Amino acid sequence: MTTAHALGARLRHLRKSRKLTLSALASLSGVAVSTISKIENGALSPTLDKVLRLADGLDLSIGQLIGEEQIYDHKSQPNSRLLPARADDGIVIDTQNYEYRYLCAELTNKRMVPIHARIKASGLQEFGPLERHGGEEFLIVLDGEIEVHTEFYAPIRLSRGESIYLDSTMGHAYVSVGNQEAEVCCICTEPLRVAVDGQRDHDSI
Amino acid sequence: MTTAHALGARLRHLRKSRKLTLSALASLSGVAVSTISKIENGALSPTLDKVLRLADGLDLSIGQLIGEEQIYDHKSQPNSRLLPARADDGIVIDTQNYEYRYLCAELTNKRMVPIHARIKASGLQEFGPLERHGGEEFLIVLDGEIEVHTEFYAPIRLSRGESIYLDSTMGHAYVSVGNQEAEVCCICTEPLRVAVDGQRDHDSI
DNA sequence: ATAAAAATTTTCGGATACGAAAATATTTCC
DNA sequence: GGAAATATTTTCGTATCCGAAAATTTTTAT
Repeated sequence: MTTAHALGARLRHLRKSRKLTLSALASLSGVAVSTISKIENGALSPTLDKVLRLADGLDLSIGQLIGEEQIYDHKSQPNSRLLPARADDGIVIDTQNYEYRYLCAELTNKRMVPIHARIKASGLQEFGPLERHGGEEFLIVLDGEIEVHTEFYAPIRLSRGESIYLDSTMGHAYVSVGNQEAEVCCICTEPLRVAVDGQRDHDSI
Repeated sequence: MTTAHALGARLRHLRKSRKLTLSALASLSGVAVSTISKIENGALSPTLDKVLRLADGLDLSIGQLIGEEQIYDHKSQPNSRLLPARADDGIVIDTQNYEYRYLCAELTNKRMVPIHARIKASGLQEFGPLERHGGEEFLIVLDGEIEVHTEFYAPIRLSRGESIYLDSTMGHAYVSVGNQEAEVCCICTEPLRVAVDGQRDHDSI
């Protein structure tokens, strides 16, 4: 089993963070006050029916209520329906290996995180240890030529127009070939971990 | 409520599609045969505890068992950990408006669908009705200049290196500007709707 | 077609979830 | 601080979930 069910504590937290009383949640969900109280105190293991009603009342999916599934802000739709990224839009982040530019950053709640990057490092020793993070990523070379180093595969060379898809939890590094800096566009699926009330969670990335 | 719980039917389908007998699932999940039988026949509304055990036995999240959440093949990890797309890899699909090339198509279970496209249409009337589908998409112009037409916004021009992020459920069309064909890379988050047993569903895209 | 085996449903007693109302605890307001 | 109001927990009777074993249905094998 995934979690050693702390459903009680979880439910109480979700209810309180919304400033709901037991009776308020009771009328929202159609579950009796006494029953909710017992569930929160772990005094009983509820039927699916009640859990679904509670999830519904809290406007969550059952996975979110149980804690198996991330809770995103809303119905996970982008905040606006569209946003173009112009030539030099976006915040530039400069690191040892890359010069990042997050594209369409003003658009929140995206399911993908597009990034424009210039690849500075040109050797693996210059790069340092491989990077790894959650999700998956797709990268396409816009200019120059790069070499993709990963934890489990031999290095792969990609030139302009070529692309690669990889599991980001595997260690990976992009370095440019030759002394010309390469330009790439990388799209990540990143678990954003935004809490219910809009504030970031403690253990967020 | 989302679904008018057909959990019974759903559970039976999931069990049968895995060629499990009641007792097989019983030993996988730790729920009694008789209980599973009753749940499948809608003769009782199970406790959360039992539902979680069944989900666990079937190797699904509760949302997936209940039917609130899409079921992907496995733990939604790409089938291989990495796949590069070379210059002319991939199946080409030719339509009125675009010439598609699905990138890294051999890699299944991806959370993103990267596509290379040449934009043929150069006017909205030539394009026809706007397209719409599930999810979101990010597009970057690799060559040429395009115009993005959407249901709710004024047309937007993008030239080489510029990009756009949009909600794919909104009607949209990409047309090239001038008579030069434009080249773009588009990444979609597409609900792939792959059924449990690996076969595509009827209503898949 | 018939018997044996396997799978599913039903039965039934014990365990437990559920809700209304009572009892207790906490907060609010003077 | 104390009374009233509000919120939570406990009590207790009823309804229902649950599992072992029995009864039934379906499948397999000859």
